[in-house]
Amino acid sequence: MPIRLHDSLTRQTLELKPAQKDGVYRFYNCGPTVYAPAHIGNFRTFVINDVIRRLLELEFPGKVKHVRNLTDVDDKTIRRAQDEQRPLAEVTRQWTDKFHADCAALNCLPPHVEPTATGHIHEQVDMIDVLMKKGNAYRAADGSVYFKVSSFDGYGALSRVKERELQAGSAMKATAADADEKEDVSDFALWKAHKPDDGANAWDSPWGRGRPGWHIECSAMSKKHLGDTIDLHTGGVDLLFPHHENEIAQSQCCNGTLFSHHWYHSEHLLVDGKKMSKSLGNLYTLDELVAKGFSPMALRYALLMGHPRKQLSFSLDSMHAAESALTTLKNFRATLLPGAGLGHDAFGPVLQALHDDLNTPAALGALFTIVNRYAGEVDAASFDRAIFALGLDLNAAAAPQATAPAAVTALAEKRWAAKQAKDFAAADALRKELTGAGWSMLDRKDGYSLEPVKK
RNA sequence: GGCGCGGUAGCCAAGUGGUAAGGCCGAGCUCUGCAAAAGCUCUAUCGGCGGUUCGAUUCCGCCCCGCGCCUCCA
Repeated sequence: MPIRLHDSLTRQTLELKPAQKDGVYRFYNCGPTVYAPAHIGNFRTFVINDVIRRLLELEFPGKVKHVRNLTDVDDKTIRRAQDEQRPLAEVTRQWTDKFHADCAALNCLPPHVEPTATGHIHEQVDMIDVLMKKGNAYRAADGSVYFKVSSFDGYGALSRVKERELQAGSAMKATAADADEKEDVSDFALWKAHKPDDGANAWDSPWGRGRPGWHIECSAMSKKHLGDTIDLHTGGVDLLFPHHENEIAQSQCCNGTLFSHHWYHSEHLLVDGKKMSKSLGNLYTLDELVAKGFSPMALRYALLMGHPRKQLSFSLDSMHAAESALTTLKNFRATLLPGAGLGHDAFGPVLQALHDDLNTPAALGALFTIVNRYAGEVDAASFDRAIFALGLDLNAAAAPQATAPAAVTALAEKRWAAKQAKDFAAADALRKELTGAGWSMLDRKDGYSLEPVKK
């Protein structure tokens, strides 16, 4: 069953298939900047890309090459390192580790290659060198190298911002730090000359000490690990311009060939109706949600509740909804027998929805429709395949078990004894006391468990 | 100002030219000493006004409201 996905460049829904003869599907996904914990908006993009990865794995087994970079040198990482008076590599290592831990908790498959910008300085310099020689770049007075946007006819095709109006309302442009150095405000840095604020974070180049600009890293790493032309390039919508537009310009001018066959951008996660930002104070991290008692898997589910190409409203209600939905799925899974089944792929509609432009909410809808209809009668394999594609780990679904304080445990013991003695009045009174203390007592035939009262 | 997206039940959210998936919450019921779990049932006419059409939530126009991007933010 073909996977169809919207393409940002042509605005059409195109089938995903490897373009090259070796049959390998080349997939590049713009990764995080490692200077702080990624927030859940970042993870929306990474979870969505993980579903793409999973669909590709199912469709082209063993023939998928997924590359996702780590931006480990830029203004933010350097500033963080300088502020903390630590080596850049140490700071980025710390946040890389944290990113990996969060991704694992969200059940995201690791990319096959995870290149870093600092690990590819040479490749970036080489590309810039070619661009200089071809006349697509120039060295400014300050020692920085800029890409000459006017040298690339195709500029603006992706973002459809053909000619930037440089006259009216360009107050922002004038404030750009390097505005005076560039020949044109649209030009962007390929190599940034070293500045005192950068500290020790600089590399040698034919144009003097400095560091690579942001965009060139993806062009260079994509070229090195996937070749001049890739099948799919993805990221959040905010990367559409200028990041991806600039990547296209660099790569195509350098390599002389098409950069990517397919572009895909996922939309923003909204909190309180707005894009998450520090200034608005509406930013969540995975750790913060876990601290509130939610499971990472509930976040993954919540992030899949909306169509990837539409803004999604997130709230703690979403987390509650996701947690409950996961519990239902987990209980349902327990009722399935390996041998049972209707002799067909009952959960096929789930995959169908995902193959139809990654319609995750429709997929979840189909999942529950089938769960409700076929309770217990379907083949576990069909269910598991759908769950795999969505990347839900039902075993990890339960929130971490909280440990009840000794006083609560003692109350629970008393109540259990009262119940065994059929002193129901006492048992009910003790249950109330436990509830007052913030704990729910769940009875089973052979015992009980305690969990925090759900809010 | 330029480019783009969206307004569907209390909340989240699919979808289709022929009278609206699903999840959560809520209500009622069954079961169970109680609670939980499980099961059953119930809850919308799709921002507003026009137009096209036999028929529009779905197509077109206008209006209102909201959101995103516009040089380094997923």
